[in-house]
Amino acid sequence: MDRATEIRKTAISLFAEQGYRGTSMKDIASALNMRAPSLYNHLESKQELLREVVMGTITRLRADFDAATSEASDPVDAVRRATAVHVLLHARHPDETRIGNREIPSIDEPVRTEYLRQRAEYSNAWQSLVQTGIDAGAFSVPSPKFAVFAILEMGIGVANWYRPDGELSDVEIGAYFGELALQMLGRHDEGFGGK
Amino acid sequence: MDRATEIRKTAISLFAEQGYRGTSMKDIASALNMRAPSLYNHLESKQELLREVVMGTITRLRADFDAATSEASDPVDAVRRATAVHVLLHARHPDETRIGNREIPSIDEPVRTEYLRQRAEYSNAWQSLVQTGIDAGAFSVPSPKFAVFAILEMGIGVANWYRPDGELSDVEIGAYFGELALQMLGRHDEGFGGK
DNA sequence: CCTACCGATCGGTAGG
DNA sequence: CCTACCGATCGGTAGG
Repeated sequence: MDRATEIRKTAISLFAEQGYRGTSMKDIASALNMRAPSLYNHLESKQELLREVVMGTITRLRADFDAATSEASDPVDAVRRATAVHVLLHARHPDETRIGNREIPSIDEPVRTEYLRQRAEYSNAWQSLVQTGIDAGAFSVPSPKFAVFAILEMGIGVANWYRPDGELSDVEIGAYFGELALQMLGRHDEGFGGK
Repeated sequence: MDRATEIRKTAISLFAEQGYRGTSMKDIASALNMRAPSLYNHLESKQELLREVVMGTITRLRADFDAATSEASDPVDAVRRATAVHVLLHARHPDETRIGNREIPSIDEPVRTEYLRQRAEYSNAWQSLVQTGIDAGAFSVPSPKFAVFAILEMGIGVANWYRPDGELSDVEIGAYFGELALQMLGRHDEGFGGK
């Protein structure tokens, strides 16, 4: 692993643990037995490190969603797969996703606005997916908008409590939460979008 | 409203918007047309403001839980009520709850450890409540521990999207999420804890 | 409630 | 990759 990558890994770990503003360039350098000014041979600014983390994570989340839903055979399957990849990203990259959720005020403009726009697009894609399922008669839910918020937030929360040595693996939690999501959407019996 | 209260309200609003470390004492003072040193006539330190917010919020959350569950007639009713008060606190105090969830790294020791201990106790009380329901035959759930995490996190998330002018009121969302929680726990039909 | 001020720390640059 | 250093900002104190 080259130095630039080591620096980024260390920064992500420290930002997640101490917060972006609670982590100094000296902290990052010390963890690598370097001096702070030497870091600048590998990066432009501290803010660049944050930007790479948050934009990389939202890009990955949206790509995973698109891949998962395009493989699906029907809305029920699509929700199951989308929930699973949403949960998996948060279980496997808890530091990155926590930074993306907690450090919004630390992102400088214009990146912050762009980041929030991408998050809104992700949320909108979920709303559309569920609406498609409702139109197809696959779901029955009093408030689809709030049900989607609930599904997304419960998946985001996985980053706060998932432990690799816990009783369920990340894949099992993804599958389990997929079923919970379908319950919350009032999935009709067979799950083939027909009824 | 006296000055000390105004300062605390302003601080909560700014901490939620800009982060604790992204908010200077000068920012708080400027919002009140004061100079930063004058704030110290009404408080001991910036950290005191953070401590009051996070400890006050977790204390309130635990008290609401205790009140809600002690009024309940059976485990199903208890979960419904506990979910409602959990959601209500997050909908009505989004700034305070967001600070409590995002600013953990900014809380100085020994308060941070005490705060995390109280959060763990709240989570444990929820686990016990659900276990009581399982023992009484009221719920059927493959992984009660993860179902409780999911319920709590979906309620915490309400602070991130609830708007008072939205299509459902806070009380309606509390009731709705209470039903979602019972679905997630596999509530048996009549909900009287018997079967 | 103010002005004047302090020591500490910060992100980042110069120059080698 | 280092030392030396810069201007800016921070939380907080002194003294009135």
